[in-house]
Amino acid sequence: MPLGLNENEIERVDELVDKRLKVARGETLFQSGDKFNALFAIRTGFFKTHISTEDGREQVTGFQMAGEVIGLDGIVSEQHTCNVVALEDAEVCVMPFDRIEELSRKITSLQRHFHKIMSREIVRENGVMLFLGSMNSEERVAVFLINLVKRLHLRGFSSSELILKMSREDISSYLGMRLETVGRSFKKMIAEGILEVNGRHVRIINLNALTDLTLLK
Amino acid sequence: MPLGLNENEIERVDELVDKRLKVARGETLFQSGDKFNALFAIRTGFFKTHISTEDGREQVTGFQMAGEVIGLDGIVSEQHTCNVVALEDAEVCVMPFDRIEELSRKITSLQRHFHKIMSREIVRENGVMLFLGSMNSEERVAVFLINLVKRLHLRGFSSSELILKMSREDISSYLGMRLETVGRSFKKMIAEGILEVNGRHVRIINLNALTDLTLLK
DNA sequence: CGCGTCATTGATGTGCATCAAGTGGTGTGG
DNA sequence: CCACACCACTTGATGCACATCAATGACGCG
Repeated sequence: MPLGLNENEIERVDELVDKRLKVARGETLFQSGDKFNALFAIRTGFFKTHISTEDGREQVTGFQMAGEVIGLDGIVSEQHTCNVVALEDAEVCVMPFDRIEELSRKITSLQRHFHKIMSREIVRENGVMLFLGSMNSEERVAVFLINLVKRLHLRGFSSSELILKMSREDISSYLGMRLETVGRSFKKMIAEGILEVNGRHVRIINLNALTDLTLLK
Repeated sequence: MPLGLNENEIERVDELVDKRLKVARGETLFQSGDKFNALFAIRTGFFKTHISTEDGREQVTGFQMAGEVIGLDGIVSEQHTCNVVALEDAEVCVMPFDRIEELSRKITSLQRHFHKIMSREIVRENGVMLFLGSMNSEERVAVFLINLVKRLHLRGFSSSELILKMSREDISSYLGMRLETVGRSFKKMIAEGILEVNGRHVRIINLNALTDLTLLK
């Protein structure tokens, strides 16, 4: 957690963490209906969140990586409303919510930090609504890749190369399209010399062109 | 604000409100890029929030009514990222964010309440992602109407009749479709005896059938 | 190695966008 | 007070982007 805290405060933030939890690839961290007690900060690994309705519909709502926080959906009704699955072996910090609230009453900067995390999630979802509501398939794929590589770059990874931890199906659900269409969008971008794709290995050859794809011409 | 507070605490919550603000129909409460200082609780009236990109794309991200809170998007970067427009003459309570944080350090139940408001917004947006990503046009319209009438009913209005404060265009943007398609969905539901529609006046004849439309058959 | 999962590719169908014209209600000014 | 313009909405005709269906290919892993 990157904060503006002094030494003493950092120690106290450690109090937030009840324990660490390992989640193996494919395992569920929590699911819809589970009682909400804690938020989870990802130490390592990669997750997807998705919601499912009684009638069998599924929608992937996001992909989360190290440093991001999961579980915010559970606060409102003290019960989770989405499912979280590890897409690779992962480790999370369990932060009991009572403790978060207690400590953020004492440490102003922590309080502010936590509020920003929630707000960031709201803004992120606004962005998802934007592409789901008003972009064609190729634009969606471009937005998706750019966002992913940007976040990975912030974590010290390459800004032009990435390994997709999720399946085409997960991507397509997140982007509101069919997996075949995701594949064909890739194909088109490859033909245009924008990408190289090998299974889940993606290399961005021309980031500018990719960015241009997200823009209305 | 419906809280679990004692008398004394309720008085202190009044401290949250700096002032009231009237917003005339068509006016903008705040827009993307504006400095964030405060949240706004709607006392009366009806708003839409939307985001716009540099390239001219627009997406309506929500409709808000009395008792709901606007401005949560601004917390993360101390700057708003969406636009809020009154769809009818409205009045809001301006709650400086500093004061919210300060007071929620002192009043536990207020703190919890505020966190729930943010979490509720996250869950709401998850629901929007669901229908944007995985429902056809008729299902979207059905979800939209049911949600709207339910919220109005909670506020003492009819559970079967409503006046749409927003245009077909606003609806269509929110639902990720074209205004013509919204109209045609209405038409179909009218033909099936589910709705009566007269301009912006909508009467739900058969709520069960409308609900069924939102379900995968 | 062999099976199952995941991805690619092609052929066909369709839901919704797009384009275009028409309707009705409302406000304005001559 | 009517004529006109304007706006929000409706209705119809057409086309296309993407879904759907189906078959094959390529891993990755047990």
